[in-house]
Amino acid sequence: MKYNHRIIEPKWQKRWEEQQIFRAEDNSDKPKFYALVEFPYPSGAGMHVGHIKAYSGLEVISRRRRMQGYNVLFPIGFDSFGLPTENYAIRTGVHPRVATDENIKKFTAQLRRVGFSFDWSRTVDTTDEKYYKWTQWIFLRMFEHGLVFRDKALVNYCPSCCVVLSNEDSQGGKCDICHSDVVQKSKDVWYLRITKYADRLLGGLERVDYPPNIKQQQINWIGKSTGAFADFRLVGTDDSLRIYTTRPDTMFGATFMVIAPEHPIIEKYKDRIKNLDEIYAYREECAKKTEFERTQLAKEKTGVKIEGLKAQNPLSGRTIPVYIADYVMMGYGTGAIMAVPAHDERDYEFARKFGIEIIEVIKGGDISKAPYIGEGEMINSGFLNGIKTVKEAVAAAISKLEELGVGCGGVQYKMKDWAFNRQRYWGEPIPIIHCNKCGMVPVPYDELPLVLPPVDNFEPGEGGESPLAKIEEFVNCKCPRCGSGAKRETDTMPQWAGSSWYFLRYLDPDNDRAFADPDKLRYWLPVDWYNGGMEHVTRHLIYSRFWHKFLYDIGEVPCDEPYDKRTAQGLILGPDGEKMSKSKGNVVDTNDVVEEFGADVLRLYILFMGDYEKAAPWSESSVRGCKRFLDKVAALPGIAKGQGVTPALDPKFHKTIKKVSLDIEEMKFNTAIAALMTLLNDINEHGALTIDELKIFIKLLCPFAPHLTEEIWEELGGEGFLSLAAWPEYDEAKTVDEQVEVAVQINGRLRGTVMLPLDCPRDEALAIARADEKIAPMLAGVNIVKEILVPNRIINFVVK
RNA sequence: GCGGGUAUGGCGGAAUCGGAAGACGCGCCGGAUUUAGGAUCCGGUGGGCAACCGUACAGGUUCGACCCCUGUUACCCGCACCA
Repeated sequence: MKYNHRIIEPKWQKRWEEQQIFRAEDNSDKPKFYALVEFPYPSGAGMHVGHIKAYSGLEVISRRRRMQGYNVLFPIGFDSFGLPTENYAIRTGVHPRVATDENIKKFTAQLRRVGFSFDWSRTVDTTDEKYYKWTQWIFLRMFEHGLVFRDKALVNYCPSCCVVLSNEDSQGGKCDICHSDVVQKSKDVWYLRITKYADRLLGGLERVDYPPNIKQQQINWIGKSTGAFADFRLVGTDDSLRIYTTRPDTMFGATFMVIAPEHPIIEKYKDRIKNLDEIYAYREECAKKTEFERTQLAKEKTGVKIEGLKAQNPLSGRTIPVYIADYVMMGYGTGAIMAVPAHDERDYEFARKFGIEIIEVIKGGDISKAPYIGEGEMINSGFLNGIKTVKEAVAAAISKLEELGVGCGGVQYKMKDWAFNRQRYWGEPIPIIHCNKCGMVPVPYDELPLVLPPVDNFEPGEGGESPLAKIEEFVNCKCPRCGSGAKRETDTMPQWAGSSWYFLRYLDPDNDRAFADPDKLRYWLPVDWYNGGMEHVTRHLIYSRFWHKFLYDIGEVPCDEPYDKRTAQGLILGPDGEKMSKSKGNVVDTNDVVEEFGADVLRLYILFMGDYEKAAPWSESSVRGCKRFLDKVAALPGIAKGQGVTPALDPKFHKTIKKVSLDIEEMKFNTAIAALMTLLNDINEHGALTIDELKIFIKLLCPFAPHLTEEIWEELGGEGFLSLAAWPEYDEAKTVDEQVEVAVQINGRLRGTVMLPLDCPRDEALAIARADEKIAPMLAGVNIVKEILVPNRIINFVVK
């Protein structure tokens, strides 16, 4: 067969599209399978091979599922709101809407050229007002249920992008988009109360099939710790300072307290503080530091003693000094700690530097040299003395605190509420109206979508105001509640909003009465298999689980967890082994590969290059190897004749069907393809195969190389589309050989091999091995101490 | 620092349960074909002349270890003064 990918690939793409063969049915007797891939951000740079890898895994699985008789939903869409497009607009003056439409067109063309079996009738675009109407709708439902609040807060602010960032977007003190240093700034911030769902986001992980590393990352991100709150009375006042600790058992060893530089107690008692100037100076110094410097560079403990404030330890009754120091963060716990230098490294370091007393309360270490963190008998601790385990001592301390009414057991999370606004144009407008009389009033549901007004200038305002604030006709409005003059919120939602629920919209993308029809939600949910990148494991994945759980709580979706199973593909590195990036010039463009080698080769190589879940460098010569393989496949019809099976090849076919079937399920695509290559080599060695066998071969290859295999199928006179033909079955009995080659070892060293019938009885097998012409001389005159037989595998003689 | 992971030929990577290490592909070497190059086809390819030696390093368990145990090193990812 003549194999010209430039002709056959467009031919089959056109036929699939005309016949709509990858369209999912909303009601079907077949079992359903919902495969989800992370929809792309349509950037101006176009698609690189990494995108293709991200979709290829579930592409193969979806194609196999269809051949297995499933009703498969494999949708695609575009996550189009976001900064790169807006920055492009600022630079060039091209409206984000125009740029987005162009980029979507470009991405669509590229995806179609690769021949993905997406259901193109369900495409969504998060920037389409018919889509973001429902993003706003969900936001308002959250508002209604008290999950949205506004607060003045110190926020992560990127001075370059002029935008407020969530903790997730400013990891390491760098802006996730432009990588400049993030500074702290006081701003009005919209929050989503994700912390209310912290425990359920944690608990839900036990019921889903995610790889352990993904679960661990989410667990770390949520960061639950259990401990206790305790109130330390401020001497000479009726007030007390509340602390959080995971080690209430060590409270008798607390010899000082530390509060965060921003702690409000300073302002409250500034009249009592004698060294206020010193403290203000310290606080200012801290504010200048970025979060990054504060956490990474400031290894040396710094701080100032607050003269004039003393606190009383609620259990020991001891009066202790209070320090201000930046090793305590306002954002975690209560912003105040009790310091137990004998049993905490940071407190130990601080106490040493400031000459504060260190009291040992757990036996087992040498506190003159280092803090002791381990278990041991409690000492110097009043009613706790003699207790030998941390667990018991913690419980005893907490019940005492509760009895005295000065504390209680409690939990803390590292996860913070989700800062949900950006001072940017290219996002969903937050549908809230500020009225002087009524306060924050939601835009009525029947006025949704609240459409982004057209603007000419996309530059953020001074101090990071949204460009929307400059548009009077947008800002000025009537309060929906009292009718008086009011102002619209001008901030927009963050990029993560639209992607938090897109998998629901695929189920009913054109619905204008609901985000999706309940029957369709019931039919398709949950997502059976979700694949995406590791970089989205702590952000998008947690956010979307949170939204889904909320929708479940208000009865809008039928299940609590959106994704049954999650996997993550590894990166494709550049040919130089480095992460692909424009600046390094090592980006491989999909169009170039499709043009030169064809979509089938591209798809095949991407899955053959290595473990799907691991990173691997691109190699053009290896791409050629895949091309060679498909060329050889294209030649098979030339040697195929007759029907039925070829006895010499039949067991190999059964083995290959089994291996390919099982490997695909485990995403071991590389070994599945290797098995097909091996089978091809066997066929060519034999020199012939039957038409029936060739049909099996191309069915197995179809999910990987659908265009070529469809072409061969047509040439063979196959009925309908190969893409919808039945997946081959194998006979387990035929996957095992009747004769097996068994290795013979002497003292664990390979000395020869013997051919044995399958499951040969022990005595017979050993006798044959002993009599083997190579083995027999080596056993002559030695003493056989032990004979080991692993059936069908190995024989080992232990001799002396 | 804490948590997770990885380490196998010149390269990407294989190896159900502890049972013949290096499947498959690339590259390389030799040959055929070709005016030549490319492409294609055939053969070879962990190291060593050999006995043997080889899965990051040092030990251990075992008839037998890439696989299990102890220790070490290097690299990658995530979190990071989380009280």
